[in-house]
Amino acid sequence: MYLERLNPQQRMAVEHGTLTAGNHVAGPLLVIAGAGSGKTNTLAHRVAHLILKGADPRRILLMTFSRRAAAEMGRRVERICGEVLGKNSGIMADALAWSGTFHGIGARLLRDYAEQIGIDPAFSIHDREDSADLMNLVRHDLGFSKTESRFPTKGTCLAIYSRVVNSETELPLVLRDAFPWCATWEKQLRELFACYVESKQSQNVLDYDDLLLYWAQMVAEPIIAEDIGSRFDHVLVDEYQDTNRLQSSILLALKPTGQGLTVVGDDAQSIYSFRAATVRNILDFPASFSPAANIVTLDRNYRSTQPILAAANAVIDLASERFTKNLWTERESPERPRLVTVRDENDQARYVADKVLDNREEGVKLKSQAVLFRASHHSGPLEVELTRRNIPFVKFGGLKFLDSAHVKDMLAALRFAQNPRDRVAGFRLMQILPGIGPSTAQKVLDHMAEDPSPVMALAAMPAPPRSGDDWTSFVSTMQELKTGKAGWPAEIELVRQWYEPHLERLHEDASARLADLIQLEQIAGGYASRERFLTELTLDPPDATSDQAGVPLLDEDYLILSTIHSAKGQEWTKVFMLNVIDGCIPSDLAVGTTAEIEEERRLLYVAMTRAKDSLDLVIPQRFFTYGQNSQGDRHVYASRSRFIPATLLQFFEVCGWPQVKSDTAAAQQARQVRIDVGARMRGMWR
DNA sequence: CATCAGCATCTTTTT
DNA sequence: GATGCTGATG
Repeated sequence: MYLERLNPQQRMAVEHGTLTAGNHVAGPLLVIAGAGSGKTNTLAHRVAHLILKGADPRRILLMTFSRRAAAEMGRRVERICGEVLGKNSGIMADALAWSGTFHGIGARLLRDYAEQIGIDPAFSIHDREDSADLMNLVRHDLGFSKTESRFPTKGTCLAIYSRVVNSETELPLVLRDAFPWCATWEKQLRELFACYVESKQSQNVLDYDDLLLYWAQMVAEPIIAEDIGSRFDHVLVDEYQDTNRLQSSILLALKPTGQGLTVVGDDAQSIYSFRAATVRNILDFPASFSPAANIVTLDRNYRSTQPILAAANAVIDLASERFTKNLWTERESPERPRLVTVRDENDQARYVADKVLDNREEGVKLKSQAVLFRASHHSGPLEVELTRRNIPFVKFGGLKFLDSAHVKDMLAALRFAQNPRDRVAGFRLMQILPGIGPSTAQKVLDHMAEDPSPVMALAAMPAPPRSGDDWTSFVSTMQELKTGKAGWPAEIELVRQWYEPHLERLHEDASARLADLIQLEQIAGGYASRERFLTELTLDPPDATSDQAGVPLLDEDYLILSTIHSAKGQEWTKVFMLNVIDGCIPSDLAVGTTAEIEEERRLLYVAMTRAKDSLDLVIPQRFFTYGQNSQGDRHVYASRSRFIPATLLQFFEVCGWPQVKSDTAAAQQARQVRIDVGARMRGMWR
């Protein structure tokens, strides 16, 4: 019986509210689940248990942090139900229909309720860069790009806007607390944001924040809130410590009494405050209801060995504020985590590559090993070393395939076809054509915007002076896409045929880029329609980049490289953490406030608690700084992260690499030899 | 008006 | 090393 596998706390969480007879829906439940305490498993068991007790899977709303997590949850639920129901569990496959991220679920609900809230259901979704581009267009229109002193950049403006929305805080407060250097621009920013919002609306475009904001606005209306809330008997939220106020508003509006509501999280693993996530959500959850929510704490760790856990606990113990208990485990091991000092980043790369191969020799698959780091570019030297040694790897986090210019061009074409009012897409697209720059593009877009049927207006326009044939083929491609005759995914091939000549004209390495476009076409084949493709790609971009083209085959073995943020919720047998030095963790960009430093500490904690059997924290003594050419030698002498002060060294095996060898006789002899190389060089010419 | 070269600035984590 | 802005040139 599946319940017997659980420990008493897990079982309490799973069975909460299901023990009484009848169709009684449980009251609110908060599960505080420490790292490695079987959180995912417990949540999956709870969902399965609800279903087996008669809940309708189509009426369960399950919100996770990423789509990957949602898929994993679905698989587990299915497996557990399968154990009980046997062959009949096939019906389960697609039944858990409402599982996904807040943003993904928001997008679906908004398309469903579009009519009632006065938006066009065919809205397009801007990703962060698109949003920044639109912000930039507005910023230019308002003349903020040439102010006397420098106006904040598009990215900063968007970050401020986003924080105001997600934290439900007034602009002046956000400026004071998070962007003090921009405080003098409050008036202009307000105007900018007002115009930004109007632009989005006139273009029928929603950004990430809108998916939550519109949803929150929608359920602020009690009748709609009641309607949506009643579609779901159970609402479960994972990683609750990383939700922001806007998300908790949505949740409370959906289930005001907390009936059927379960949230799971760990305040010690809150690492998304830069996205306005607040640990208050989880702390204030119980008291948001009356009677207050039940709390179940899972503090038994099943993942790590005791020495690893002891070190991680020691790190988080130094946090200025603690809420949960220390984790405990029964997994004894003589092996303490290592604190390895190496000379520089190159040695760090060699060390990791060596150890990874050693581990594989001992039978630990590459896939069971991971290298974690604070910032995406920290893995640079390691990637070089791995490539040199032919060790396959996949990297999570950081720059994505979708961010490359040529892929964005293709997507812009598809987006523009889908929604001709999308100025960011149109603006980008037209400037691909020779002889068309920003101002021509603006004019064309203005002209299109005035017309009720933009694509017709486009076709009717005279070709801009210097664009000639390229203009005609552009317009005819757009018209053809508009008709939708080609169908999906044939359309994307159409776009590629149009784009190829431009690709060759604009880029030296056209053939390498073409390979990416072919790959994009393959990805596109997996989606039902253009609209679905664009939406899902924006909300759930493929998050791994690898050294090989394409996603590696499932049976291939590869090493995992990941930012700590992207490693959330995962575990590996052997974990290496790069650059455990001050300046990297804590990042020197995040030492402004105590709160920021505390979050960096939690980051290290999250990284350490990913390890099952072995953990290596690597400390390069020399760390190259950025902003110099490739031959540059600007570096800093780094010191061990402040989160591991001397008092914690007892938890680690402290060592250096490479091991210092005593000099051999030959080496000593070699050191005695003196030659004048300069003289020999001169001698070559005389 | 488009395009390109040159110079300054900033550099994290992500739905 | 990318991005944003400026000024020269076609």
